[in-house]
Amino acid sequence: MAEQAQFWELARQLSAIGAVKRDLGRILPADCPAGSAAVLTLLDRHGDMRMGRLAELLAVDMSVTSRHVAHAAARGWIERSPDPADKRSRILRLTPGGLAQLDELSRRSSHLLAERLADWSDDEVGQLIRLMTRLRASFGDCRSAPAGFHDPVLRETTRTPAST
Amino acid sequence: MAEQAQFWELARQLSAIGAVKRDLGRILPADCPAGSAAVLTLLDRHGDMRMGRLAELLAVDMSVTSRHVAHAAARGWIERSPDPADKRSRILRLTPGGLAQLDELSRRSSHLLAERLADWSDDEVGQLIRLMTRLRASFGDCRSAPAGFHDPVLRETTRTPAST
DNA sequence: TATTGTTATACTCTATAACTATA
DNA sequence: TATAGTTATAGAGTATAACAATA
Repeated sequence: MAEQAQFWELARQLSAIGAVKRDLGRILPADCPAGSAAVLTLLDRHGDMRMGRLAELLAVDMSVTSRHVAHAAARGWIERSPDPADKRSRILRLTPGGLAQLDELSRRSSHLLAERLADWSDDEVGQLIRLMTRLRASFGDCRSAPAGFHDPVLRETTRTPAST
Repeated sequence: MAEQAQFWELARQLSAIGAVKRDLGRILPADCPAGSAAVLTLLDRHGDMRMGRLAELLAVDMSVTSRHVAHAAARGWIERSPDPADKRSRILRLTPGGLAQLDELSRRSSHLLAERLADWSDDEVGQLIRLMTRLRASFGDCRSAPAGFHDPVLRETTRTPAST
């Protein structure tokens, strides 16, 4: 168990990390705010799902999820098909357009981080990813990921660049 | 230099960490939003300063800083004295009331984190703090901290608990 | 003319509550 | 009656731009 002062320091780091998030947010396409990006990312990683499940993964209220989804759907990035098993629900699915948008997001984010973290080793970045993943998990975040989330590099999607 | 896929993964972790920040935000006193808390924290850590300097440290526009400061000042947590050297400026200073508020914030944050991160070792928390600090620094964050920020435990303020 | 700070306005993200449709 | 999802409303955080006072 860590000390109190360390927890306070961690709390401040979490608060201050907002600056980095804002920098990342600034490079997003004008019509794709962070909320939409998160929706696309989770649909890509976890596959088709219903609103409720997506809200869980996003860790926000379903009303918020509904707005983000509506935004993405309006731009053709995702489709909402009626759930045959429950007519109250809708199944969300990433479209080819959504996948393309995701590629663009990945490209921009990776580019900015590669630039800013040029002097970081592969291992250091991996360490940070691992600790942040665990931090989220420790906060009752069952939304972390499906299987194999510790090795994102192993995943093979359009987001995995062909080469460096 | 890390791989592209790793940067994309890091970007997603940064996006998802918002859930943890929201949890921390929920335990704040009703009249002390995160913006005010950040102001108090920085004044405590860096000492008296002007608006411009605080805006730099917060990494937000000065208009935003002005609002947060006004909120804190209205509650007596900080004082704005005229700068004798430049009549356009105001010197911000933490009041005893602000210090007390900061103690309460520290107490609540530490308590929540201690609860959630009960199975983390002192070293793991330290690692995360170190990597997050460096991440902010890599993003041109000269606002990181003054001296000794790698050893927050060594600082002796009211925020450093007397014991565990 | 440039800079410090404040205020007005607008946009994003979030939560709560009221509502519809279905289970 | 309970649940899935939507919409209305409100609050916090942020940025841009217009403005005031001073340098």
